[in-house]
Amino acid sequence: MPPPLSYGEPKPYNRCFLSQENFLSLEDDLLKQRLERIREIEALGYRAYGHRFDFTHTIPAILAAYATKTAEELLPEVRVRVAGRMMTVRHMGKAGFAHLQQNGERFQIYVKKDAVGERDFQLFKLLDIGDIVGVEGYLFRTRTGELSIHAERLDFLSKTLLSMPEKWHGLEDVEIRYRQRYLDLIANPEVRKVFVTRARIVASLRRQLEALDFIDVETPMMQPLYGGAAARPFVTHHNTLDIDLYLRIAPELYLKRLVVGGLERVYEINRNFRNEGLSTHHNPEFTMLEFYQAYTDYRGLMDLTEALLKQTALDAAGSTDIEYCGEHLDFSHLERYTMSEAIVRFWEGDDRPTLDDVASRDWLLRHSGKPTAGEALADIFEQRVESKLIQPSIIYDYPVETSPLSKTKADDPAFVERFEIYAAGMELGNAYTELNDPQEQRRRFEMQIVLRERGDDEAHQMDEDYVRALSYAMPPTGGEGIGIDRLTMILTGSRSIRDVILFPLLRPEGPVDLVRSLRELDNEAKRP
RNA sequence: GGGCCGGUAGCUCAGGUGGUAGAGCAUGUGCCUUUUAAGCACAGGGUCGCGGGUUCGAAUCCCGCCCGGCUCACCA
Repeated sequence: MPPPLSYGEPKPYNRCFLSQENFLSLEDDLLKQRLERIREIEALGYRAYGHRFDFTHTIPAILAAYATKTAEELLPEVRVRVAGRMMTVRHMGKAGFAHLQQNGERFQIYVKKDAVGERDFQLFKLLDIGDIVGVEGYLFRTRTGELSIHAERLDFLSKTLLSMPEKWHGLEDVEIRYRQRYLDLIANPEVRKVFVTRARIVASLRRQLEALDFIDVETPMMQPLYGGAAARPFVTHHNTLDIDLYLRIAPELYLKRLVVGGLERVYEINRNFRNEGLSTHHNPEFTMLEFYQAYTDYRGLMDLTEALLKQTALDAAGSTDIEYCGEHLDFSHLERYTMSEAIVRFWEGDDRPTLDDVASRDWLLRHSGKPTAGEALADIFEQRVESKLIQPSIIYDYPVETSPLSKTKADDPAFVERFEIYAAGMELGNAYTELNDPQEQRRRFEMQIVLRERGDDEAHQMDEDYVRALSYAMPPTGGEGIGIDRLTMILTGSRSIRDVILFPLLRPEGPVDLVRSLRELDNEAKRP
């Protein structure tokens, strides 16, 4: 094999002079065959890359309408025109069968030379698995009973140059599945279902929120200051303004400005970006639903959350009983525990604390390395409880230290009116009664700045305009964020967040040799 | 970033305890007018992830690196 070529370099060899067929790699060989096949298809009078095709049915529509019909019920003949990607083919001399796939479903066609004529039959013999074709004919049942199209005409619509994944096992290499999602979608019908369900989840949430008079808004993804969450941001740069901008880690502070402005119920479903590690539960860009409702508090949001999740489960999965990794999750209601109660209840081991223990500063500091009682409480919760919250649950009343944007409880300023939603051991969402006192908000930001100066680069920056906005009076408001990716994981039974994101972030894969091969074969074809 | 596992034909995988590789599908050529993982015959296709080392000889052993998965840390 010659070394790989970079683009501008002169070729150190010329394949024409080598005149060795087997010098070509398999892939080049295949490409060459397919490119030659395009010429043969064109010689028969078809276009290799067709234009419009007017179909009478999609494949799923035919199946929906006729899958249960008997041979007798298909008389008089039902004529159809359909298009699809050829996924299997069985040639038998002067006839053959193939399956076309469209929108995730397959339908068999029967192509008989006597029925389609010489030219279309020549075309049929030239088809490769993966080609996109159109077919016209009538419905019938084969000897083995499969509903099929008895073809009377074939059209050629688009040529595949590369071979499809293996027909029996499909595409299993997860790296190829994520990098070349188009192939994954062709080869693995269940993958398509996951993303259809994801779309249903988003549609369900939008429909429910719209019904409650929430307004769909879009706020900046590129922000001069980042806030609304504790996370490290991505940084980018605007050339004309010559300023650095941050990809948002949350839309929160903008959405609350809108509540100040009188958009009393707003929601946004969009991407957040956090410059952190990747895992089965974390992708650097992820989709959040955030919504804000004036004149409610976290108790009101708990009820709303319960209703939202229940209906979303019904719309997306058809049931509130969701099986996830061997567990039955019941989305018909949400268990509610304070953080302190959850620690007592889900503690594993002999030294189970009492509620008094969990309220004791000494006990808390003995069980965590964190400097304050509140941080210790949150730390202990995360370490010992979070992963055990399998059933959909609400954990409420968070320590003030970890919640710079939440309103404190009237009867206990050490805690804030905040809750998080958990299911399958994962955090699904976060909500609180919004802090709307600008003086208090200013103090909280200043506390964050102290943390930042101590080296915590996830601490909030001072957002002066946000304090200014609150100074115009924000109504009492409840706000909530729900992670769409994680919710989708649960409602589709996906173990990894990468399975619910069409193009999850991966390291770049390096050079793809296909372009070079195509160029060389093109040059070769043009040579006299 | 740490630990563990993996990378062999286009795809799905076997093999290997050192002697330059196999199967099925896919591909090519024949035969076959109701098959369906169609069948039969023949054929082509591999830098065994990359680089280095040990060795007469490395796909196999050693080291480094790249890519991926799981997991821990961090986070939502």
